[in-house]
Amino acid sequence: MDRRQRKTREAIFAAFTGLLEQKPYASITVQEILERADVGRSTFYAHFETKDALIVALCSEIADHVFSGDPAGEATHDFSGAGKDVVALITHILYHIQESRPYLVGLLKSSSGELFMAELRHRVAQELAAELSAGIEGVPADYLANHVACDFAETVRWWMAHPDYSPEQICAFFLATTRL
Amino acid sequence: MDRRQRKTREAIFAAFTGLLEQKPYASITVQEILERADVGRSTFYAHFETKDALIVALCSEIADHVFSGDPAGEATHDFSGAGKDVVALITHILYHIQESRPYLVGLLKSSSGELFMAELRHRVAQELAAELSAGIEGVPADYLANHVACDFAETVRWWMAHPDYSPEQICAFFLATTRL
DNA sequence: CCATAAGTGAACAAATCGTTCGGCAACATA
DNA sequence: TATGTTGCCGAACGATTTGTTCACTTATGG
Repeated sequence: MDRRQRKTREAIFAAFTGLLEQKPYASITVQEILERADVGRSTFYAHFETKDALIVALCSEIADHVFSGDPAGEATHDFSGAGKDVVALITHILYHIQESRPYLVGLLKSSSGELFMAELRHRVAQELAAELSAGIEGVPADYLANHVACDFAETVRWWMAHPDYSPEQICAFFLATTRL
Repeated sequence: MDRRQRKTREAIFAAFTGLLEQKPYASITVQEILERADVGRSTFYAHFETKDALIVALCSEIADHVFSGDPAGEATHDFSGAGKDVVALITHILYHIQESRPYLVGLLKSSSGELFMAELRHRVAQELAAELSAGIEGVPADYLANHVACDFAETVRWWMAHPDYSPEQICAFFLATTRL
């Protein structure tokens, strides 16, 4: 991809996430993004169809990173018990989230966070699906899967509002309050 | 309140929640609400400053109902153990939520549900604050409170998308997956 | 050096918003 | 019933924002 394209795309993302930290998504104007990113109007629309497309693209980009390079292969090599797999998996994801913090803080300010939260829940549900085979008697598997996914997503949101915790600590909090 | 006012307000709420079941909040136009509610433009703005004010009013109205008539007084008369208090409290709230289902289904369609979910989390946090005094060692009380509140709110959202469960069953699911 | 691709910025129509105002209908009170 | 008040109507308006177009400059890579 052309260097100019990357720069523009990056500038727009940066301007946008910066604005998200200050005001809710709905009240952000394309004009404001343009000015802050120092980018022409037609340039913006050459990159993104609408403001909605922009936030969708941003969410996928981050989600792709957060759930990239999963140590799934490595994890299956661990025969010492089921517990360690999960801890490794979760911690791994949390490290990637920590790297994305600059983008996520604004994105998760609850007025506009719904989109990424939904993406997060969806991906976590897939990722942790295998771990949930156990189940709890009397509780629909459906409910349980949703419960764990929401729980994880909300943990991430809480984390983004409360820095000063390590991925390992967050993982511990999550496991201490959620039955897996 | 004047009968005309009540009718108008009710018509607007009904039109609005109906539209919310069909399309996301952001894409709903004041004009659409007017037509569906069969109400004049100036009338709408006489009742609500903006579309945002409308959804805020709707959320508070529902929340007020859901958390009304709490059996807090009655619950303290229960000396048979701590467990029953919580069950009674939660079930009571869930019954009120069930009554509000017609309004909530649209309101919680995740594209626009953030506002009511936030309200719900906030109220639940207050409501269940007393029950959380126990805590879990190594987990911040802050995290725990948020965890339980989110958990309950997400349970409600799941419930609205999965009818055919009674408040008692939902309460059981909630308690089976969440440490209180 | 040149052809291609990307960015610029002004100008545009269209949609939506929130307000205003004169007139009509419903309500409450005497 | 008569009357004053309150709410609703709906057309019209200016203001904002949106997304597109176009003629132009500038950067990139062969």
